[in-house]
Amino acid sequence: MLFINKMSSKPIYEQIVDSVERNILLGVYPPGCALPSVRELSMKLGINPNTIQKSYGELTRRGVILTSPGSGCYVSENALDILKIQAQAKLQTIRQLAIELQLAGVPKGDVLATIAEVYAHPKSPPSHSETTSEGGVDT
Amino acid sequence: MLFINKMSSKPIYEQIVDSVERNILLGVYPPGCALPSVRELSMKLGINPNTIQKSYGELTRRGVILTSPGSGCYVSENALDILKIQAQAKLQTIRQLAIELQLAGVPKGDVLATIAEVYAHPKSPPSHSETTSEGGVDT
Amino acid sequence: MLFINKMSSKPIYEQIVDSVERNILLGVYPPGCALPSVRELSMKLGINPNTIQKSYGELTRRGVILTSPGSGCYVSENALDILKIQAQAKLQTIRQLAIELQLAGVPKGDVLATIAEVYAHPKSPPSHSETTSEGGVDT
Amino acid sequence: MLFINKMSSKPIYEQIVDSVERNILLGVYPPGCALPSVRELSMKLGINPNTIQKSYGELTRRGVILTSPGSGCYVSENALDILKIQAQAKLQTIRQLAIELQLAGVPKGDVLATIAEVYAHPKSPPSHSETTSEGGVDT
DNA sequence: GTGGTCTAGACCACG
DNA sequence: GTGGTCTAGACCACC
Repeated sequence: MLFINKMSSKPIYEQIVDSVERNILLGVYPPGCALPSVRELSMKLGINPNTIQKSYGELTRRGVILTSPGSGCYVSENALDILKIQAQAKLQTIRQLAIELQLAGVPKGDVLATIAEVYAHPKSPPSHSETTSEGGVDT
Repeated sequence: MLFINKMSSKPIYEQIVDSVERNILLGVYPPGCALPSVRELSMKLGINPNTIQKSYGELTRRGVILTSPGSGCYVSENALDILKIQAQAKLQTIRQLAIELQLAGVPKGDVLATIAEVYAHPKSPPSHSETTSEGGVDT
Repeated sequence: MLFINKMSSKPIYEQIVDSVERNILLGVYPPGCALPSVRELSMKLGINPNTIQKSYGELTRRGVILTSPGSGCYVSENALDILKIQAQAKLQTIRQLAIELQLAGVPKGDVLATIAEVYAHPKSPPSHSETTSEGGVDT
Repeated sequence: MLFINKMSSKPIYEQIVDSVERNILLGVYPPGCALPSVRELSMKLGINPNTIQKSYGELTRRGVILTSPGSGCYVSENALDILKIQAQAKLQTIRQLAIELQLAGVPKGDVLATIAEVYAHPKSPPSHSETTSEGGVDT
């Protein structure tokens, strides 16, 4: 279900957050769906329960999931909307990177081609593909 | 010359690296130019000399600057080439972000428009004759 | 495990880097193995944690070890390959020294004999099957 | 006469020492020959006189040159012998490097081939007659 | 507990 | 004056 790389530079709790959000977008975890329990994930991934807890806490803070104590965690009804808003922030990150690329003399066409190439491969349905390629995205 | 934000989550030494690299691309520090000394920058920015030193060490390792102990640090002759190669890595970061945006349902046009908007505002690099594949300029 | 000479002209942090790399080649630290923690080494060697940290940072940059903050540092899977590539650089150092020896009139035979003498004493690497072109062993 | 690289990582005073010693071995500065004055070299190389002075001091300490105050510096009569002894120290450096290469699994043949390749190109022995069959070597 | 960053202050070698 | 190393001690994020 969730793929975590313990050796990545990206913090594990952040990888879990990203994975869950990706699964929600992919429809694997539709709104209302119950997430795996902290204990279950902890064992399955071989990761400290505190780390899982931190991830779920972050997702709760973002409003992506709801925590009902004693019952479990569920994907919130407006999770998809929230995730789309979050995506807008990533657009700003791209914008900042584009500014740096422009400064370095990278041709506009190269950047546009990269974007076009990504969108040429539809990823919306719950199909699988090479998504994680180790990344250094900060903040 | 260099703007640093001590409150940012990005480490100070990394901000300095980025700032210096940006100034090199802007032509503020042309190849062969002497960088401000560790102590000078330290005082001017109100930052510990060790932190500046770490930044200069990283730039040296990247080959962006040459350091000659007892004399100072100088922008290397092929600094611009190295920085352009580094920029290619950022393109891959953009690629990864684009994949996430696509998954979140952000339209391809939004991303392309963001890129185009950035490239519509020329940042005046020092003397690139072959920067944009298409001679696009505003006005 | 690691032997450091505080009085050497070679920086301590560099000695640590070399020692760790040597232990990896010797199989003392096999790929995947966890390195001693920064604080542990610091105490055991009587050296400031910052200095150890600098060494581990360098090893990480070289790709010899992987570091996962909060967890520890681990020998990377392709550490041996990287170290072998680094060794090729040392060959060039030998080449330069040989040029100087030749200029000083040192006979070719003296240099070759020195090399042969070293290779006559196998240092027992972990599991190299293709190490010496000639299966020479002493008796 | 002397080639110095101000941007090298090797200290300038050390480069000067090496250059002078190389010229002595090449016969450019035979025993008894007067070296360029500190002032002259300083101007010709664009280097601080203190740095030249330090180099000459080191050469004097090694017994390679003699300083007669008010008159100048002269290559000592036994300079060649001293340089040959110094070369023996370099052989030990090669030995140490060979040990590291062996540990990294570099084949004995590779090292021997490197030595042989160097000695295959005669670099103009210290004295008399037809030396450089093929010219053009830099360092 | 782990690694990572930063500060303060000291000392050294180089130019 | 320059860069480079080291120590001491502190704080942070992560597991």
